[in-house]
Amino acid sequence: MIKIKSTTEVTIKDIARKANVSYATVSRALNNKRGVREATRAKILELSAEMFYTPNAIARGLVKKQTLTLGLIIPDITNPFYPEVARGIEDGATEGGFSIFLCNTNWEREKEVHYLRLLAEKRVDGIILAPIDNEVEAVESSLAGKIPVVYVSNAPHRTQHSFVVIDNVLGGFLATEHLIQAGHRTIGFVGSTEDSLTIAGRLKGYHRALKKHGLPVEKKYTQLGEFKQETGYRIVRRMIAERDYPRAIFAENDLLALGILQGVKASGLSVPGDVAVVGFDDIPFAGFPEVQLTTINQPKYEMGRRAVETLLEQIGGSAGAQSVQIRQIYLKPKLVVRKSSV
Amino acid sequence: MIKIKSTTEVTIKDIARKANVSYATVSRALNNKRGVREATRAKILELSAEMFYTPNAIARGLVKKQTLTLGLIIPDITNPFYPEVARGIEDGATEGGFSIFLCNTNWEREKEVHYLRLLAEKRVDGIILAPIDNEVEAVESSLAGKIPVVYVSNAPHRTQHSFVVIDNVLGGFLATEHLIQAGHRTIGFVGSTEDSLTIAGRLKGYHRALKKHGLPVEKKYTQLGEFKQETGYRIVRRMIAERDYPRAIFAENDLLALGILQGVKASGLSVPGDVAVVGFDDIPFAGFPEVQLTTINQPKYEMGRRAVETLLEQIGGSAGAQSVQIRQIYLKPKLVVRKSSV
DNA sequence: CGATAGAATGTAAACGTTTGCAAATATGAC
DNA sequence: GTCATATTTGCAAACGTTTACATTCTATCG
Repeated sequence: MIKIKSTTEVTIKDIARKANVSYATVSRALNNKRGVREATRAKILELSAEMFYTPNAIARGLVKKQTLTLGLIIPDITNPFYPEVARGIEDGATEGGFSIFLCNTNWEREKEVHYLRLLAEKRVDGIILAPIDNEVEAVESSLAGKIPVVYVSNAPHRTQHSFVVIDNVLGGFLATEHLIQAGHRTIGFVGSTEDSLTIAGRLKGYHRALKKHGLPVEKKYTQLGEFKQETGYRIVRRMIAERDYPRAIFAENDLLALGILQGVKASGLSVPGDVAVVGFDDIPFAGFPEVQLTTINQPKYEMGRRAVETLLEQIGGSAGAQSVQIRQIYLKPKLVVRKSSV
Repeated sequence: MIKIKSTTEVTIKDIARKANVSYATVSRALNNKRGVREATRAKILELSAEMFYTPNAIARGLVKKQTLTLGLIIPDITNPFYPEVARGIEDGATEGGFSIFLCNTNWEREKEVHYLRLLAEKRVDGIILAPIDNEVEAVESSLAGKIPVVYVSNAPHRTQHSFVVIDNVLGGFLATEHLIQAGHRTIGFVGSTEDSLTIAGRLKGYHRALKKHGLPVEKKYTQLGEFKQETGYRIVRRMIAERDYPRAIFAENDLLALGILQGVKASGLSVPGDVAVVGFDDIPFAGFPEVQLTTINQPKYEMGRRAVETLLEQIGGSAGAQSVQIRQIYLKPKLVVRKSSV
């Protein structure tokens, strides 16, 4: 009686049988290990093509304790900031032979924690994390040093892990100084919320520039709201309506800046004639002919790439004996001058 | 002499040892299988928490031949069309307990094929594919019916697989009829290239609307170029310069439409006064106050969700005995009227 | 021709689970 | 207390690889 396997996948053993060798030899041949006769190797390769053999990465992962897989946790791929970062990460990962799991936390803490656990179960070799805020004790404890992590875009204060972020202080400084050099003496700051991960640095840069050029910090010209376009619109309209507004505004991010542009125009004033505006991030639409927003560019793609590179280095390092090198990288922001400021 | 495992992960066996049961029992307890005494289960759960046990999904995948993982292959997450689709897919997958691998082909054929093989090796349970064009013999053969696939956004002609796409003919029809009803008699079409996956349907809808309302199809008003903004700009500027241009234009997609908007304005004419414009896709910036492009909305998020749902159904089905149900879904496009057309 | 080094191949254990089947134990009816 | 039955547990194989070690082959040298 002949035994028929129903819909089983073709394995290394099947090849071995046809080739009249042990399956260890097949494994060696397929992985280009030395110590297998050229004739044997050729035959095995031929057979494996012929039989449509597809290596089983799961089985391999089990014994090698390496999955060649990374996790990417971001708040929301739909937010125009992240696709480029993700792209840089994917490109870098692919070059290094890694695949990536995409996880959207939707800015929810539980999801962040959930995904960390999930990725740990899937035995990813490393994680790139764009955290939703500073509260990471749950996060950091949840991975408990078992698996390498690199923060990207934002990093919690005094973390022990590597990260790749933008130099927010410098960015804020550049934006503000640009407005000063354009001749403005009253410069406002419009931000999202106090616990935003980016506000502190950008505000600090703003203050620093004012101080350097001997301008006063006017409390009334620093206004916060939420992280959305509407906030910018609302704040600037109110200021203008109250007839006490700065002639230039540095916004914490491009979305707020866009709201400001609209608010100024809706109030019957012009940009940059009556109010100059500078944003932060340089998300894609900032450069559109209809928008032309002066802003601080974040090298998003590069940020992603550097993050994977750092992570892969970490992974490679943790395999060897030498201790892992922590890297905390601040990328340089660049001022991009468009029509909204000059 | 005591044997010390160095940095081995804690496994089901370790728990079994501490709990004084066989590891089969631990497995059953952790998976909430019936047939384990409540006291035993409680003890095991407690121990596993205490020891920071993390189930190994790789090992599980090997025996269950199920990874709870899907592959998502798209051209470029950086293209504003895809993030929403991807988000819909991720949300749906997560709800179903699946994770997704993100793969960007960068519009390159070899990468598409490469990723298909890779995903097969990783033993994903299914694949969602936004193909770069119609040439899919390589693709379809490469997976050879081994693993369920659902096309999203675009599907090759006469494929045997399931897909979720937009009804391009209807979309083209709606766009064109809208312009006709706004009173226009000369309506042009600006498209990308002939082998674009979407052009045929949209052009057909355009023709259909013209015919229905008794308008002639003027060859000279149908112009093609490439899939980028500049094309729209260039084409419309030339037409206007030659003093022979339609009073309304339906563009194959929003990027072209945006170029057209700019071209019209750069020529000293106004939108929609001199030339009305309708796009297709409704990518995020189309709705911005500065743009206000009338366009045909594709339900991108829903498209993603329907695609995963279809895929998961397929996966579930292929496990059971009943034959798999192929679904070929055309989503309804919606006209979104903004300032560029009325 | 025999010894020997090196290359090629084979053997078997290991990776961490799940699961069919057998064994043991508990439960209940009489 | 005995038996029958149901529940709980254990045993061992299986999933498809990689790899340390043992064995066999081949070629080279004296």
